[in-house]
Amino acid sequence: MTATTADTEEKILDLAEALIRTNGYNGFSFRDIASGVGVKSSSVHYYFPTKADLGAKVARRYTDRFLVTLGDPDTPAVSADELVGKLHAEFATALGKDGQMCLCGVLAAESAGLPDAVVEEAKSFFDKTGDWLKRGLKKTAWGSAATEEDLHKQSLSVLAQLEGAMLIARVQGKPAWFNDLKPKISGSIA
Amino acid sequence: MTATTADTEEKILDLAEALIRTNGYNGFSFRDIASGVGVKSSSVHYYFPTKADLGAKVARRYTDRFLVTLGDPDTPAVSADELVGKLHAEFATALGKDGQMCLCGVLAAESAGLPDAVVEEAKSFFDKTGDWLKRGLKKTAWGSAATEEDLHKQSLSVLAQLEGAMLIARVQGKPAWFNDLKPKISGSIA
DNA sequence: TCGCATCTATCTATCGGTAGGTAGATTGCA
DNA sequence: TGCAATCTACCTACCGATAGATAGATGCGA
Repeated sequence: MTATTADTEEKILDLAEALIRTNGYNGFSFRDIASGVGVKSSSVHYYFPTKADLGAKVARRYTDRFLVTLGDPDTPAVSADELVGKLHAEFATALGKDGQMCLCGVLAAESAGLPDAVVEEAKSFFDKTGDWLKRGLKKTAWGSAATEEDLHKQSLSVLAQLEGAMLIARVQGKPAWFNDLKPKISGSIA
Repeated sequence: MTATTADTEEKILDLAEALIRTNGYNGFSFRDIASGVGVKSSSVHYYFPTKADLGAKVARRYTDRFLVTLGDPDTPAVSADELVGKLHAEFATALGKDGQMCLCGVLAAESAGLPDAVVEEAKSFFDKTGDWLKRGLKKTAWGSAATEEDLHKQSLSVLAQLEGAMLIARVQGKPAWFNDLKPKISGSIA
């Protein structure tokens, strides 16, 4: 069981993700990563030539993993509440365990000053996650009667509420409040 | 009409606020402020000894101004929609004009890595703004029947939705979507 | 022995912050 | 009223630390 390349690269990604979710993209350095992983900062550059590279790859991996965990939105007999509940649960776990924000929520907050490649990945997270919810909602009793436009707006709106609630819950030191939050679809948005 | 002290100090606060709202607390430097205002960085330290000082004062001024603009929530005959609309409008203006986030939303996103004094001010923003909405809601038909606890949760929940929506609207480059968003109170949260 | 992974060593740029000085306005007192 | 003391609002010059990034040597397993 010797340490392989993949181990180091993954450790770097893991730590970078944790640091961004806690402190933001501008709140960590290559030296933080290096000392945390147990290598020199030049070794971090070996895997990720620039900070933008690292940031973009962290975001892409995060999004991919997030969608895999969410699963297929088209499975039959899923209610709107269940769909939203899945999203909520995924966020709640990270927030409760380590006080970690959604990675792409943090990136969005700093977005104007970030490298383009990183912003693109953050954008993509909201596109894809919004689309996941939209596809799921379409199969529900509520969604079958809604326009494409309404489904889109509803989905982003639910995402918005969850992102904002994480922000507030964390700065207020009240993760329990986020846990109790149950966004509902129908009637919540005009 | 000579330049007075207040001019420089206010210019510093103005620019610091704009930079934080765009790039985050870790996304600006004393030199950015200095060159933007037209003084040397040491002169910025003259007014604000440390970056934490500057950040905390920017946040406090932002909160105070925000609440003044919101006005008295206890004025008679204000509906829940009107109250939420006021909040929404205040955020929409800044987002539409310069793509600026809520200052304290940005700070909340970075909060784990910020100086205590800055985090305290950000926290205070959500306390005070949440309280403003709660006090207003209590006077409405909906609020008069609600428990104190429900009023509190509802208020924070509305704030959360607006904060999250700003994040998403900006990173997606769609301020218009935020403008169209109309959070409603009743039934939105379980 | 090839070459991947990691190191040492270092670079340039910038960070927040400090030391010490100064022109000019203001104040207090003889 | 005159003038010395003090204050305001900056400045130049610099500090140690740290940022992201690079070149080239080394170790070590296949």
